[in-house]
Amino acid sequence: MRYSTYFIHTLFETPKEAETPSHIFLLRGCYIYPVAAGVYSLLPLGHRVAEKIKNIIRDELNAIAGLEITMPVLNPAELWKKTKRYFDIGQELIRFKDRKDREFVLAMTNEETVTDIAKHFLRSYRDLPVMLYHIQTKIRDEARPRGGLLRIREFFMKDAYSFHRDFEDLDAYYPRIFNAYLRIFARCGLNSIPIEADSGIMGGTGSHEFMLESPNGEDRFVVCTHCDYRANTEKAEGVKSTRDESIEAPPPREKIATPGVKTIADLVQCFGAGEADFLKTVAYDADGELVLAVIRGDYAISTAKLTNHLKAVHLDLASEELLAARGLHAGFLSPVGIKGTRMVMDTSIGKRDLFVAGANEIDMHYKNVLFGRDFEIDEKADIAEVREGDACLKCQQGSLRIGRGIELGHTFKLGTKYTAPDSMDVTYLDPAGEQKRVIMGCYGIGVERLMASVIERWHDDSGMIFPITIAPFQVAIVAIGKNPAVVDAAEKLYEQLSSRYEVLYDDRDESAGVKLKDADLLGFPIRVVISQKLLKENNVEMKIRKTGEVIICAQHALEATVEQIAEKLQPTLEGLPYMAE
RNA sequence: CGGGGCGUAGCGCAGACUGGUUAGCGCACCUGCCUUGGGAGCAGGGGGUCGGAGGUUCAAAUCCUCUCGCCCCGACCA
Repeated sequence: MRYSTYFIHTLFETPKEAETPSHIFLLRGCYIYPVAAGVYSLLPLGHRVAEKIKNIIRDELNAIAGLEITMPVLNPAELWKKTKRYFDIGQELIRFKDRKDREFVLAMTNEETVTDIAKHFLRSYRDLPVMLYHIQTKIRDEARPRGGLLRIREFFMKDAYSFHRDFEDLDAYYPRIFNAYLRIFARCGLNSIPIEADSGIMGGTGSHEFMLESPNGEDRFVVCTHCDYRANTEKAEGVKSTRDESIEAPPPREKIATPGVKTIADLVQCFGAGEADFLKTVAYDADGELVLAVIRGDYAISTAKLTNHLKAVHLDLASEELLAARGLHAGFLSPVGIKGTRMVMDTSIGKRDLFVAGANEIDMHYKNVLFGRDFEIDEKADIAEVREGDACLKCQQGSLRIGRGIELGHTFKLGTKYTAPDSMDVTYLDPAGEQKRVIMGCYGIGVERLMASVIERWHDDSGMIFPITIAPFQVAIVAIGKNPAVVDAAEKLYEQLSSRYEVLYDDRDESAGVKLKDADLLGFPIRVVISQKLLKENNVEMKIRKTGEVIICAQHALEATVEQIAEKLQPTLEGLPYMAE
């Protein structure tokens, strides 16, 4: 491809809306163009990268018997009502009516349509297992798009769905998709970290997120310093030390006036004690029901864990009205004396810990509150946010470090969420002629986010550094000067290399500086330079973008050298944290 | 949805506080000359409803009200 006839308009200055490296360079390099908040066009360079990523995904999924299909974005609302997602999902799901007043939604994933296909066609155990996937536009009205391509409202997602005879078969299949994911990210040049993810009802090893550790990521996960425990903070659990003070004769509960003292920080100041000496009670509105969550003062409540524990669809802080209806007051809440209200207690509270707690009366607290004596709660669960430095629950030896990362992909053992009788009701006949329920898994990867993540990982001050597997062009040729001999030689090299590689030949009448800077910005893995000086010795120069290494070689040896370098730049698939198949 | 910031040429900015010629600068773009190893030089040129609406005024990019858009932090995120 000749630069002069291609579509590249690089920017010297950074558009002010861009802050993260991938966003800055994608805009400056003319890979993308914004259309609206969180909506982008992919320009020729960006399009090429996206297509290459898609092809890697296809390659790996086809290798594990995945079958590519295409399902529509436009879905009848009826289908989404069957699975109840129509009601469970908030405003991210775009709903509208067609000209005949029929309700539609814009699919944000395709569980409904794919399960409908499964229900229609899969009848016998002989039809299972099967994995169907597609790479299709997804539309989500995100509350806050951010970071350029990192979180957008319309994007390509590869979503795959597998159907199985039973859980054993799903368990047997799962490592194949897990390992394919590791290979996909590795082939894109990324070292992904699989972490245990919040899997709602499934539990166990039912769900993994594949993270790229990055300061610009919006997810948090824990990593054990000692063992291989890695988990999303929404699920991660650390060891909690209950104090269990050995009090022979616990002092009696005592009421104390605490005017205006509402938060744990206020209490710490007022009582001159540590955060762990207080009982924190937070009131939630769980699908309309008032729930009190009780935790030790030095922990924060994880709304994700609490939501899962309660199996709630929507969880919000309780409104003043909801509290007032029970005669309760935020800031002075406690489980002491509460009856007829659902309460959940975190495992951080020990049987023998003395606490300061609210008195459920404005401006009043209790001292010396003891679980089992001053209040009772049957429902005990881990609802605490894990903390940096907490001991690892799995190995009991390491401590937990909290990392920030970008979620590249998600694998999920769905089970019967969509095939259940109260959902889409999908069954098959087993060899004995018995009707059995189909078991499902689903697996997703966001294409644009993956592209942006690669740049987050691979860039320097000058620009992007694409892995050779997904670079829009593997080789850039820069001719310096207009000397006919140089131009002639460059044309020849271009022709020669084009037969085996994707080459961008910078044939513009631009100064050397401009061309070299552009080649750096755009991130081509191998740069070939031809100039008068080099030509005199019958040489050409090659520079490896990733390492900065410069190689001068004889013109006739160019092709062989490029091949050598290209080979060296291939990512390795050895040593990934594969799951045993 | 809460908090903060910004809207003037394709991009980056000045002008606004203190209203007043024809709204300016750099980059990019077009023409010509010249130049070619790290974002050259000279000369000429095109491009603006100052985000939008309403108001104040003899006069509004500038002051007031409303509104729309974009970015960042947080909440939220099948």
